[in-house]
Amino acid sequence: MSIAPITRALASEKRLLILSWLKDPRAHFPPQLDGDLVEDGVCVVLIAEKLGVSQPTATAHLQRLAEVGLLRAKRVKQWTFYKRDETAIARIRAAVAEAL
Amino acid sequence: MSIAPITRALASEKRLLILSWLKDPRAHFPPQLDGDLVEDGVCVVLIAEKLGVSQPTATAHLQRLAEVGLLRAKRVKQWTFYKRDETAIARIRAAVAEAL
DNA sequence: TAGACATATAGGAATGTTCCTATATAATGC
DNA sequence: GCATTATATAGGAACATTCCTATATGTCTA
Repeated sequence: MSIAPITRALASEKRLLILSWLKDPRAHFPPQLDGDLVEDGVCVVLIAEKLGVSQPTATAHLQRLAEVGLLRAKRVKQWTFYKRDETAIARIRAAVAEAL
Repeated sequence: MSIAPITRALASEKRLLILSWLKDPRAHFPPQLDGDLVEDGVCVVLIAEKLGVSQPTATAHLQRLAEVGLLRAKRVKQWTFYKRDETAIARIRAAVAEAL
C-alpha cells in the first residue's frame, strides 16, 4: 500500500488551503444558518467563494480530499458539509512521516 | 511558504520508491566500484534500472527530489551519486505533519 | 586526443490535472 | 406541482506531468 494517492491529493495549493481552513472553520468562514461550522462542517459554496473558484471546481477538490479520507462529507437538507476526519488525518500523518 | 512544491515532488509512486530505497542503499543496490553506496550515494543508472525507466527519466525524478531538498547530488568522476538529506527530510516531515 | 562511459538537456507524444460553463439531480418551501 | 437553492456530473480547453529517443556535455583512460 503506497501513499501516492494521498500525496497526489495533497499536491495542490488549493487543497492544502482547504485542509488548513477546516482546522478552525469559525476563524475562516461566516456562520451558517443550517448546520454548525464545527459540528457539521463547512458547506461547498462557502469554500468555493473563499477559494475563488466555481462551485463544481470546489466540489471536485473536496471529493478528492474525501476520497483519500482526509475529509468527510455530511449531507444535511440540501447542503453538503465537509469537515476534517482527524482520526484518519492522524493515521495519514504517520504514514507520510514513515514514507519520507 | 506553502508545502505544495514538496507534496508535488512526493506525488509520484516512482519518486516515493526512490526515497524508500535510499533509506538503505545496500539492501537495494549492488556495490559500486567508485563511490560508496551509503557515504556517497547511489548512481543514476542503478536507480534507472531498478525503477525500470530510461536514464533521462530517472535523472528527471532525481532532480525533482533534489530541487525540494529531499536528496543531494554529489558528482564524483563521471558519476552523479544521489543520497537522502536526512536533516532536510526531518524538517520536511515536520512541515508536512503541521500542514495536515 | 580519441573512444568509451555516465549524466544532462532537448523535443515531442501520451496522459493527468485544473478549471470553466452548461446541465442534471436533490431537497426545500410555497 | 413549481420555483428556488445547493450540489453533482458532463464535457472540453489549457496546462502540467511522465516518459521516451536523440543528442549534447562532461570525465576518464589509453
